[in-house]
Order: sequence, then C-alpha cells, then structure tokens
Amino acid sequence: MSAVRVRFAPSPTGYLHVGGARTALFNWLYARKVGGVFVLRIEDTDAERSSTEMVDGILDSLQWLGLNWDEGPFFQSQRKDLYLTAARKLQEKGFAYRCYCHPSELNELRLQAEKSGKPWKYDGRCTALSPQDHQRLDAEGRTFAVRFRVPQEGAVKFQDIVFGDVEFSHDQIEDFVLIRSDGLPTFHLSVVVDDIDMHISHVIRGADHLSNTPKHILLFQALDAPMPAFAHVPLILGPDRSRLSKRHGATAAGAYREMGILAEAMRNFLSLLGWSPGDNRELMRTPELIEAYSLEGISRSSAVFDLQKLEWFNSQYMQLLTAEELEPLAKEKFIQQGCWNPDWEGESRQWFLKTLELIKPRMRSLNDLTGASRAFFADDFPLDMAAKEKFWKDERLSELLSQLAGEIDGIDAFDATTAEQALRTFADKSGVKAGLLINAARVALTGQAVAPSLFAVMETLGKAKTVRRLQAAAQILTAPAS
RNA sequence: GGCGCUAUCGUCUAGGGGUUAGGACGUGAGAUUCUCAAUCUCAAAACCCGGGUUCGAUUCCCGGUAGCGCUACCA
Repeated sequence: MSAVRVRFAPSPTGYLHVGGARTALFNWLYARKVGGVFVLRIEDTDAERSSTEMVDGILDSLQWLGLNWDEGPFFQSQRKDLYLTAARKLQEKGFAYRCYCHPSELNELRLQAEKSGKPWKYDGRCTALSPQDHQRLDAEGRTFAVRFRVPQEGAVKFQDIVFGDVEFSHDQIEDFVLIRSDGLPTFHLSVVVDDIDMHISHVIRGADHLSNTPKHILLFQALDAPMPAFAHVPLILGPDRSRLSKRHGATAAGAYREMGILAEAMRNFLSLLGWSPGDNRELMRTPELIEAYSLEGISRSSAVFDLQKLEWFNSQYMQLLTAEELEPLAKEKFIQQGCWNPDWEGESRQWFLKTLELIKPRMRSLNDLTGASRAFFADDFPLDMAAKEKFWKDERLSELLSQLAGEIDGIDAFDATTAEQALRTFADKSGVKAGLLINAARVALTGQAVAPSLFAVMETLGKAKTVRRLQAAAQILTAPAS
C-alpha cells in the first residue's frame, strides 16, 4: 500500500482560480503517478466569506477538469471539535496560551509601529497571565483568543521539495492565533490538525504558503505528529508579472470552459506552468502527463499565464479528439447555445459526426461550433463582412452564382465529386477561374472566408441547402448595396 | 520597513564550469492554392547588474537591483 496522501484544500470564498486549479492538478497528477490518495477538503473556517454556492462552483470546476478526488469533500466547518481539542491539548502542554488583548487595541499598536517604521510583532504580553488572572478577566466578561507560544530562540528549518533548504528565525514569527475570540479556529490550526488527521504525506500548495510553513511545522512538532513533506508551487502571474487577477482577464477556471477550452487541453497547459518533464515534450495527453510527472520537475520561479499558448494547446486537442469524443462536448455546447437538434443523436448522427470531422481541422475551440461553423448546423448564420469584402467583389458574381445554383440543382447524383465537376465545367464554360466561384460560393454557403474544402461543404449541406444559399447570395449581390 | 523566495528569447521552459545556449507559444518571411485560423520550411529573439572563485563563468559564492510572497482574531 502506498502511503502517499495529498490534498487540495480550497477555501470557498470565491470560484476556483486558475492558480487553485493548477495546485489541484499538481496534487492530482502526483497522486495518480504514485498511486496515492487525493483528498478534497473545503477550508471554510471563515464563515463570513464562505458560501455553499462557491463550494458547488469549485466542485463543478474540479469535475469539469477531470480532477476526481478519492476522499471528501471534507468540510472544516464540520470538524470544529477536532481543532478545539487540539487547542486545549496545546494549552495543557504549555504550547499555547490565552490572550485577552482586544483585536482593535492590537491593531492600533500595529498601526503605530508601522507609522514609526518599527517592525511589529505581537509581544506576548499575555503569556504570563496566571489562572487567577484568567478567572478575573473572564469574570469581567473579557473574551480571549488562543495563541501559539513560539520559542524565543532558534529557528525553523525544513527542506522543501521544490525550494530546497529554507530557514526562518523564530524571532520572525509572532505568537499567532490558533483560536479566535469567537471560538473559531484559524487557518493555521485547522490545516495542521486536518493534515495530521487525514494522514497527509505531501503538502503540495501555492508558494504563498512558504512563509506560513514554519508556523505549521511548529504546530506539527507541538502536536507530536509526523511531519509531511512540503512542496511549494510557484505562483501564476498576469502578463505584467503581478499576481494574476481579474484585471488580467479570466481567472476563474470555469471561464475557460465557457470559452470552449477542452479540459484535457487545460490540464496540459496548466501542467506546464511551473513544471517541466525535463525534456522537450510539451503536448502530452493526460496519461503521458501522469507518467512524466514528478515533484522534482517543479520550478522555483513564478510563471506568467499565456492565454495564446492555452489556445494553441486547445486547437491541438481539437485535432486529437475523435468526432465521437467531441460529440458529448459538442452537444453540451449546442444545448447551452440553444441550438441543439435531437436528430443529431438519432437519425442524423452519422451526418453529425461526419460534419464534426469535417470542421474539426479548423476549430480552435468548442465555441467555434456555434461561432464560425454555425452555418453547418443552422440556417440563420451571419455573413462575415470581411469575407464578403474579400470574395464578393466581382460584378459578375450575382449572375454567376445564380447560374451555378441552377447547374448544381441539375445534378442527379449529388456529392462532393459531382459538385466539383459541375462547378469546374461551369467555370470553363463561363470563362472565369474556378477559384472565383469557389471562394464566392464558400462565403455564400458558410458566411465565412475560412471553411473546409468547398465541395465537402456542399456535400455535407446537401443539394437543397446548397442551391438555396447560392441563390440567396445571388439575391444579396443583385440588391443595391445596403 | 522586516523576513523569505525568485531571476535563461516578449511568454512557458531545457540545460549547465568550456555548448553554434535546445524546444514550444507568439512574431516575421516563404511554400502550398479553393479560403486559412490547416500543414510544411526558414528567420529574428535570452543567460538582470557588479564583484569574487577559476585557465575559463550564463552556470558556483557574495552584494546590488527588480519582481513576487508573508508580515491579520483571511485562507
């Protein structure tokens, strides 16, 4: 049995951020690589800012990304007793003490210190309070927080799997709060208690927690628990190298789903943000990613989120997936856009799959289905102005397209081959280049300048639609410019 | 301010005491012709600065600078 147990522990104070998604992915990849267990834990100890809607959103995004968890989700809000018990134990053993200072007065002190440029740290003024003092203050109705007693001398040293040897002097760490005066545990206590309780072997989390790690280590020691290994993952930045935020664009993992990004492309792209297999491989499908994954390959410097590269990965995956693999994703997208036709999974399924196959090479995202490729699935498709400008310039086109429609209509065994024959023969007869007709017809049939081979388009659309759209285009061209 | 971490093409990165410093995205040019946002080819593009160590640093050490993180009774 493998002893590796990792966890992803988001706090439901917002949607799943791409940084969080990447952290979840790294945990998941590692668990899958070594046959470990991936635990999901919701850190909702901040009751004020947490909500069940956010929990649902996070779970949904995780599921979309395919990052299935083996245990959980566990909710810290339901495990309060565990933390309280630990805090009591810590106090009994002298590792923690009651602090009756009021947050606002402490805040005042801190502000003052900041103003005078002095470093601020809680001075441990309540350390020396006796049980008698406690009784007296309790009688006065004062509330207290529980603080951890950080040793005066020495330092915390640990070895981070990605950052190597790290050392923090004790005097840099203040006596941090374990239990707030409202009786609720803080993040520091609950993470450590849970990581112990859930037998977490590797803590893989964002590098923003590197500076918190010494506090956690102190707690592990005080609680007499085995120490997990730590691997801190560098942060993801926006294009201006500041922490990725809304002003850089979409930060919610779910937003990429909306954009038509495939989950597997997202996984591949995210995996390479702060990790490398050590060779030149980049395009790696998920099984290969798992196979190649290692904590040692994580880099130490933060990475800029590059949307263009994500889009490139996505276009690659669009090609990699078969029409059958695409089918359910396409259905979801069509339904979402309100233009799903149930026939496509019934009598027209073969046509649907074939058409998917046809348009796939030019698709960069699932959204192209209802965007650039809309004309394949609906009759109300927009006419791209640039396409019109480019290929509908020739004055003869109105007449030519109308005649071409007639030629096409006259074909008995209509398919790509016979359509091509008809068009080329007609071009010769009319003394125009086939390209002129082909390009103009493409715009007529799809509304786009870019589309698959015209004759394949004709075949997929069928004779009737082809003729109808050719005639409609001729009409538009005849009508005075509007 | 204090503490910590980081620093290779615009971006993601490989590499490492002696290399033409490799790959990918993006960019530019060409090929292809039935369009290209497909495909192929080619090109431009990087070791933050200053000291040391060394025969030799981009690589090791120190300092600087910059960026980021932490510095809460947020997580």
